[in-house]
Amino acid sequence: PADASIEGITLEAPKDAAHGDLATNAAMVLAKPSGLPPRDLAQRLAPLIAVDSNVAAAEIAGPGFINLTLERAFWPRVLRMVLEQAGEYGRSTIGQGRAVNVEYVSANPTGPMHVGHCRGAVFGDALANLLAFTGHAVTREYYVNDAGAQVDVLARSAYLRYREALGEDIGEIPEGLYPGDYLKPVGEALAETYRRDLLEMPESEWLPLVRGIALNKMLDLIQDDLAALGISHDVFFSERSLTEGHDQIADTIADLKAQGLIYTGSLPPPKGKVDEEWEDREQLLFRSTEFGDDMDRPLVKSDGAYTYFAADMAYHRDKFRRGFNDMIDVFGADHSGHVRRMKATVAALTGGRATLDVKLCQLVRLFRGGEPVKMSKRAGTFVTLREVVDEVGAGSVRFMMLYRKNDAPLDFDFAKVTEQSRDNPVFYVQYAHARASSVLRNVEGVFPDLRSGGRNLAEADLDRLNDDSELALIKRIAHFPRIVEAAAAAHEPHRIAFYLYDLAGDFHGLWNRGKDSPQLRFIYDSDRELTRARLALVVSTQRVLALGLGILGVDAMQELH
RNA sequence: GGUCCCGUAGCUCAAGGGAUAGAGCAUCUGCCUUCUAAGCAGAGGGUUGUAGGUUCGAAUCCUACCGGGAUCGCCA
Repeated sequence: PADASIEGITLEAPKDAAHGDLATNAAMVLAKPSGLPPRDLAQRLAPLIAVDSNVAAAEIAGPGFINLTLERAFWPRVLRMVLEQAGEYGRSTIGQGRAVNVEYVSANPTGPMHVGHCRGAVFGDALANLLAFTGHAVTREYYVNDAGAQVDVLARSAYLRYREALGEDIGEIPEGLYPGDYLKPVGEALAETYRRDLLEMPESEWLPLVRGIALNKMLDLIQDDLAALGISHDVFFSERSLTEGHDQIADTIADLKAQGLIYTGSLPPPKGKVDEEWEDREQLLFRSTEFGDDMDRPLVKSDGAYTYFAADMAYHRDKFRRGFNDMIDVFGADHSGHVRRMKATVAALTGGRATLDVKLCQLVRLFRGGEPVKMSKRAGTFVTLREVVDEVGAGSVRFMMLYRKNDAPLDFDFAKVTEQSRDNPVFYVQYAHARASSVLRNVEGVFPDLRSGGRNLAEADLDRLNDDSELALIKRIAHFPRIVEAAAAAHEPHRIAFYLYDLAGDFHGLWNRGKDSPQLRFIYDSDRELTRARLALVVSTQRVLALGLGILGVDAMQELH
């Protein structure tokens, strides 16, 4: 019927290759509106689809699927495209240049990054890469929590190190201050800049000075750690800047008040948990329950200062005012309670014109040869991000952090990620890329003129790639653009990692077939043209591996050692 | 007690509402011993936590339970 909706109709590659190259559910979806049984409708649709010159067969199967088999001649064109588009293959314009703000890491600037920050950092960065690759105008942002009590603690800790640097014996670091050695250089820098001047001042005077310097030093430290992972942000947004000069938090509250979403009241104590300290108190509240939150949220603390949440509201309002209609926050799982209220905030402050997706990264558990690595902040035995990167390399860390859905917990084993076997996906994928490079190196001894690769390979007689394993590999390569778009749309970079593992598997499989059947080897010394066609396949595979690894931020190696 | 996340093969995990739920490891059976080092081919293994519901069709969406984790005004 002319007015039937096409919503829900898909055309996609079936999981099972026996169901053809593409399949559509159109007949099943349209059965009801057309008043025909699905298979009958399929009978009428299939011949219409088969008219397309790329379609070799349109068959009806199962409950009413129409399975399409493409002409064999279609597949070589995929390789030609990969070779001609080079680094552009798989790039998409679905983002249409929309400005997307990805906020990730945002670790408190009170010390070096520890391993717990690692997953969110890598996830956010890869997601940003993925969105950039699909035509979004991405801004990578770090929210610097430089306004809370923890940065005053940082300043006091640094002040102690300053006194130490001036020769004083400070003894044990008192409970409640940061004990780490990383503050010693800050103390020394303070001593160099201020000599003994700070000793003469009351805390109210030295604290802002020390805080500013300590904060900058800590941010330097964090940026170094991130750089070791290949991460750099475009914007470091200061929480403190929200109230310096002009009070944006007050503006935000005023906005919401105008909508009747702010009131003064008291919250019920948590149920099921006895809290002796609880006292009933009137406070300024945001009516987040209007948006599905289970409790309204306080904006002002008992000492009169804004809550962290109030600042975060103003921060998201600021993002929207900077032109971001799409925002993504990457949080650790311990911030899950924050999600509802932030979504409520964005909905209220933007009148529903902006989207906020919050990606929660679950915990990473560290292992060494199957044994859990014990960590304790108090004992100072927690593992820093830098230690992990130094031990196994940035590429391995990144790949492993992405070889899992963000909302599932992840086990990271130091021994496993350096193992050279199929069981280690990082190695398996990188080895495929290195193997492709080795083919190109080796061809030089047989057909020196084929070494150059690239464009002239696109002119090879690609129809000669007609072994099933070769075709399977070409089809996998053909899927790449769709995988990229789906991963971007779902904000799920792990799909790229899994795809690369499958692609590497196909490539290794084809390679191994050359063991039993020498005529299937990439370099076939009695047939130059066949070798040329196969090099086109090898180079295409290598390109797609490199593109995918590029999105994940993992180096593609020419050889492994 | 409330809220959020998770529950899929012995283990670790995949799977845009699609067809017979897939990989790796482990197990079992063959093969390979340098031809392209970091092996190969094949097999077995499942009531997708339980019970309902929505749908032509559910691991996927909804409801209620069970189990594990996170979190619960003034920390960030």
